[in-house]
Amino acid sequence: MANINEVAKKAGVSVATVSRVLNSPNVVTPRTKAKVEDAIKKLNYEPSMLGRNLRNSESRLLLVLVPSISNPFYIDIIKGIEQSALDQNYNILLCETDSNPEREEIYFDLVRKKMADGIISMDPAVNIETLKELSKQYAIIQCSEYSEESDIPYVTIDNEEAAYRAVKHLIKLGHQEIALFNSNEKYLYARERKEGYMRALQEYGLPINDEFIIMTDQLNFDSGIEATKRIMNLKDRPTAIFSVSDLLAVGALKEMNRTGVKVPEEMAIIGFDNIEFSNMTYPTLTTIAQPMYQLGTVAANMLIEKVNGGEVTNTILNHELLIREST
Amino acid sequence: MANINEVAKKAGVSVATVSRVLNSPNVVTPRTKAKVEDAIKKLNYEPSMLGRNLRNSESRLLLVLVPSISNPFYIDIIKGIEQSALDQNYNILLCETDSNPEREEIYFDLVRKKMADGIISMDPAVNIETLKELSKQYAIIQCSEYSEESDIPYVTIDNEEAAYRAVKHLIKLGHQEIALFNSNEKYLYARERKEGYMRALQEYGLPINDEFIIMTDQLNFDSGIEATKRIMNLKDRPTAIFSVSDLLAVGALKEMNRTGVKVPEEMAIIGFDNIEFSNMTYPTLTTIAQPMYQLGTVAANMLIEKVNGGEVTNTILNHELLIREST
DNA sequence: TTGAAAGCGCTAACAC
DNA sequence: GTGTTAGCGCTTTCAA
Repeated sequence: MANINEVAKKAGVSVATVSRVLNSPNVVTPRTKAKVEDAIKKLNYEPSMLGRNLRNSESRLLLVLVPSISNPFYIDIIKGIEQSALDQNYNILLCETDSNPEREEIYFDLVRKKMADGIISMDPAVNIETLKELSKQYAIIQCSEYSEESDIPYVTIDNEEAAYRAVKHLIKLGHQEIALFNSNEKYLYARERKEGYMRALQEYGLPINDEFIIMTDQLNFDSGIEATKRIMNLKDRPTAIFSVSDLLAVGALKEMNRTGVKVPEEMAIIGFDNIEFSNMTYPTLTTIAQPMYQLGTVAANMLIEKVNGGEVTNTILNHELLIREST
Repeated sequence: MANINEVAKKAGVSVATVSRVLNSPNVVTPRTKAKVEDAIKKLNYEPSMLGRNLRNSESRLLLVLVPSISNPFYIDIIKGIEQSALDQNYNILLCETDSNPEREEIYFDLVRKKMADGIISMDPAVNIETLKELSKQYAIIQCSEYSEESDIPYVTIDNEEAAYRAVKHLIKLGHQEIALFNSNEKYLYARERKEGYMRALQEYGLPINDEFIIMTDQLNFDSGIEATKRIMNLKDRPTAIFSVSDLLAVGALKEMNRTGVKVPEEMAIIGFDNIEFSNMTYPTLTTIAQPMYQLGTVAANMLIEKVNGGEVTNTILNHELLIREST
């Protein structure tokens, strides 16, 4: 528990020199350096980041805001963020908002109180007004979900195009009646994916049936089951489902298995996200793969750049259609 | 970006008074309090945790060490930790070691450098020697996995008993040939669960067949598939599988589905952990539910107690057998 | 190349 | 009830 003073005394130098050995070793003579390093070792000295951070007015902590860590979609993104952060001597504060505004405020307070140097927001339900306000003073990046008119830099994929390709894939397979399991359209990605869905149908002259468009409140397994029940109760059933989330699609798959509907023969299903689990289901799930790890590394790099006063440009990453057993 | 000095000046009081308004509002007169609060508002002042933390020699950050956030087993534990931490004004630094000793060292350095006040370790592969060394100086709690002779407090479940009950359940269903998908026995939980497995077999006079005991290196989906292939290639096949991890069991399920083996009629499967996904599979998975959220809250409370100099006792929480469709 | 000293923003002991 | 002041551990400017 020695501090820099004790090290300085033991080595017979000033604290400034100890600090130099730690931070710019090349400006001190090898001889002094050796003395200091010796003292450090003998005293088992570990520099305190509390002192350093106060002096440098930084925390070297990055806030990562996710709606829920239960959603595997975020896992690889987080891994990417963490790797980039570590590479640049930052650490991440992973914050789960649970779409709870109070929690969100607690986390926002961390940056106001200088406990975090910046924010990567991935929460579609984030209070965008507060975020905009904060972005005037602090470094903020939006990852995956973003608000167009916020002026806050973002990294994402082309959701409209991805949805378009997914639906086109179903149409080419011969499907004409295609359901859409969508999220609440207050979210940008939901609107964009719906547009892609409609563009594909229109391009092939297929009618848009409103009964086939199900809006779910949550992107989870149970919502997928429920949405499936609703379309299976229609007298005119679709033959394929495009779901904007793998979790929803897994629910659909489960309901098909339960009721004995054969996938993909009687019902084709396509998901979105390529969560790890989508390859473990029976049958495996066709899905849109987002470059999640890369979304994470890019977001982290952008944020760190911004924290250091740099300028940053919006980025659109590529996606990919993974054709597996469910279509 | 005002600091405490500016607030004091604006309010016409000393910095000490400002600090008091912030930390023990009841010791200042309502009049001064009002003046200070007014100044705070006008200046948009936010107290800096950097200054406060240095002064208090604390970071109010708790390090949470997990092998991988991909394993859903840890998700609810983390949620529990986070809730308890927030309730007591702490935040968590979620650290994924990926069983990489270098990463682990980076994270350990965080506590050595005072960036974290303590550690909750859930990594079975943690370097226990380093952990023991650190525990002399810093607050550490082991959660779920622990080392018996480390003297580091832990919270966990009775793994032997849980495994015993799982296997007994299979035996009562009439199974006599039961495979064990286990983890590497260098881990305590693996040894304990194997003991429970053997105790159940012995109690019912069933022979122990070494061919039925598969050791997997990783607790993941692919290992589950591989283990299943191995037992299905035996000329004398078991009729049931007890897997020490749901992820492994999900792999087994998938392989059964692929090869057309009916679950549970031709092969019963039981998992361990009750990860969210175990209820989404086809068929749903019988499993041992650990009280994960509670493991998290208890671990966090123990750690905070220890950080504050308190004494803490080891805790064993209850588990539960969840019988679903796979048995 | 090195040292002295100021100061990052805060809390708390002490004095009044 | 409030103010003065020292100091938490560090970095960096300035001077030597």
